[in-house]
Amino acid sequence: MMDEPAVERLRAAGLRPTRQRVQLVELLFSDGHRHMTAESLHADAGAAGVQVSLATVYNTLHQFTEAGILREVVVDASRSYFDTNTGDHQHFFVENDGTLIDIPGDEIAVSGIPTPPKGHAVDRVDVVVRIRKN
Amino acid sequence: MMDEPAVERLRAAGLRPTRQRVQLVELLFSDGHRHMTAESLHADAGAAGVQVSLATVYNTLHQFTEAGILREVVVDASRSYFDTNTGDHQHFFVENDGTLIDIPGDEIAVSGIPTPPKGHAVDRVDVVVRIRKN
DNA sequence: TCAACAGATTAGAATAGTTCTAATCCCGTG
DNA sequence: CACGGGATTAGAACTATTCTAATCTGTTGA
Repeated sequence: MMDEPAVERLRAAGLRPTRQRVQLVELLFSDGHRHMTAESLHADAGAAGVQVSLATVYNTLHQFTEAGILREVVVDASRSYFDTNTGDHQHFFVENDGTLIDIPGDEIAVSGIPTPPKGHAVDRVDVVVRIRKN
Repeated sequence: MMDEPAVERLRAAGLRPTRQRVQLVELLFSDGHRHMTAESLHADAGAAGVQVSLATVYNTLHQFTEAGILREVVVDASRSYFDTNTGDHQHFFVENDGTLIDIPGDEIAVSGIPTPPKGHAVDRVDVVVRIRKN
């Protein structure tokens, strides 16, 4: 009756706890927050002995994002990043090596956002501080 | 001796004023600021009777960005946007239709950006206010 | 328990946006 | 005005992502 946490989390998100999803949740949420791309997660999964296809990694990333247990971070036009931290925060993006670093939401603040055009509502405010190694 | 403005602008940017580049500059900078993708610019050029290949549009967008007369805006993981406004400003991004709207730089402000990790310098701070039609 | 079905997974094909290649073209110098 | 090197081009190639259609697996209900 008492499911393990990964299964719980999937059930709570309305997702059927399949082997692949359970293992990906364990990989993603067992040790602090992570940033990843589909490719990097697929590689990490393989390295951790989790057998899952790239297609499923893509499906899962989108389902998790949809379900609110992951957040997509748009910083690079050439690929999608995901973040296990779905709370209020922003990012440094190291342009040299494509790395993300969290900025806590209580440190950074955006003021003076104009009222959106009539009939539009603000969905989210993203701040990306682009930095580079020198 | 007195070149037309488009040619001037290209010379100033250190770019050889070829037919395609001159015509693209005229299209881009003759009537207020514009937001575009490579595909949309290629289509607009065609509609304006400017004969230019898609490859050249891509080359030109990158060269102009490099030269500082265009700015790239990263809002969508699936394609690149460019903006003729290179001054200090931010954007609304209408998620429904992939449209950009400028937010003047003197209206919006970001405070509390932490010091970047040692050996890194801030390149730019981008704010994207994601909105959706309701 | 287990049959059966809906949903999930998969390999590989397909697609979209972008970059590359190598041939041709054309701007600016002499 | 010839020439050389950068610019342009069509189309191939590439990369990240999505789609397809076949197979598999959780879950439900008898």
